[in-house]
Amino acid sequence: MSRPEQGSQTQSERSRTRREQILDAAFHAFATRGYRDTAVDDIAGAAETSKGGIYFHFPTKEAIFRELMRTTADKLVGRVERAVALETEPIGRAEAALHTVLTTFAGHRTMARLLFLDAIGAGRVFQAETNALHERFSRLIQGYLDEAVGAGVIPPIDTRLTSIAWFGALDEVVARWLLAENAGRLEDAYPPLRAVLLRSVGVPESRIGPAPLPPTDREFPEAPR
Amino acid sequence: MSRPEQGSQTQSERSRTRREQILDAAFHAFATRGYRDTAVDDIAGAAETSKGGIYFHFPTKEAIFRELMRTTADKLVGRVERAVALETEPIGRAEAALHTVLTTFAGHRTMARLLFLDAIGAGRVFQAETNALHERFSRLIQGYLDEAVGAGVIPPIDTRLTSIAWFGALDEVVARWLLAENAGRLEDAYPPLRAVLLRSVGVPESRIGPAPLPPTDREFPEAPR
DNA sequence: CTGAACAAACCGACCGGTCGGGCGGGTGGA
DNA sequence: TCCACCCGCCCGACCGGTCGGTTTGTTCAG
Repeated sequence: MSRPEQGSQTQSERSRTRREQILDAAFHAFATRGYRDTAVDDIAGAAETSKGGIYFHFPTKEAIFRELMRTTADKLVGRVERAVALETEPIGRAEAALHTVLTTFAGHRTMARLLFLDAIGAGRVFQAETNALHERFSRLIQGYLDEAVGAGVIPPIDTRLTSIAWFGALDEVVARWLLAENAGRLEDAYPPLRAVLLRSVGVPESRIGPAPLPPTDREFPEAPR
Repeated sequence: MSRPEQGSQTQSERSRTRREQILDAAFHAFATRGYRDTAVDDIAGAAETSKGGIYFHFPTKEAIFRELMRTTADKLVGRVERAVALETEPIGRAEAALHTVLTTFAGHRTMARLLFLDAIGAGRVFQAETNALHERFSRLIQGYLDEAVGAGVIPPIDTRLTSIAWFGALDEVVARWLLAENAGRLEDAYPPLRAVLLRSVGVPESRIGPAPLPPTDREFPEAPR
């Protein structure tokens, strides 16, 4: 009898397992130390393999990073689109998208770090990759905004620039949360952020609802002066 | 007698000159290639001196970067505060601040790159420095928003989160402009961005004005699909 | 002649990627 | 059933290059 844990694996299974070990280790390493401050040897160590082993499965360090960015973004976009599909009315869709992103990140800080913060450390590699990511999300948002404009729920506006602004706002809120050591709960940022964004596109105050919360002040972490 | 260009300089004058040559060269290099992709030798070459010369004036590469970030941010904040001081009414102040940032960056792309984009390449160094920068601008904005709330021109809102969102939106718009190779004029982003931001804090539509522009569509560069 | 202001060679650490080799399990032939 | 061979998978030493920072020597103004 072979050991039940990983003994009963055909070679190709073992290979796939190993590949994902590497991906996991790289994901964590990139998310915590950034791309450039992560040596391939670090990943190898964390994945309990060796540099040679890594270079058997991946052609280059950059390839690992790219694959991670892609699949991670796919996961998030998938979540968002699934949540959005449950809503019918345009504004509700936007709300769902926003809420999904915030709650997902709240539960997966590392994912947030990789997607929204790994700017730090990657050189030109990151430039292109991140640009594509921002573009992708921006377009996603723009789609919902266009939909809302088309449905007449909000006035005609410059949806291109507005979607950029929305993404920027979201990105910054997440980034601040990531960088604040005494971070509160990211979900708490949803009500006020939702209000600000909806207002920004002319959603009537009645639709937004009453004072988002008793203005408790500082539902967001204080900054270190 | 002595060469007119730089011969008639006392030693300390020469030193200051050299120091600024280095700063200039570093500024340009950091802004174009990023922090980590800029070698000290590169700066030395551009400043027409040598590495030894640089390390006489600065203790470390990081120190150069820090000084540049600080002084550059100071310049921008100074401009903004001067422009804001000319306005009396809170909303006008916010408009002035926004407009100043956009026009300044429009004329000084390098400055924009250093402040808003040099994320790319700096490691932990940048982390702290950039965080401080974002915090600084965010606080600046929050001040104006609080002022507006106090004056009763806009409803009471979460000014902390709103200021973060505002800065994020601004940052993203500038970043996209910087990364777009076929970039249009950054100033063109002012009218729609102004409208979005003002609306987002509940400024009445009448104060914002009529359709920001004949919706010309794409006053912002199209993205490379 | 003395010390500020450099120049240039140098050092040591790091790091991405390569390469020759080893191991172990699947496979085919007897 | 058994054994020899092969190949996918992996290891780790090594290479070439880069780069921040240091050291040593030189120049020139005061």
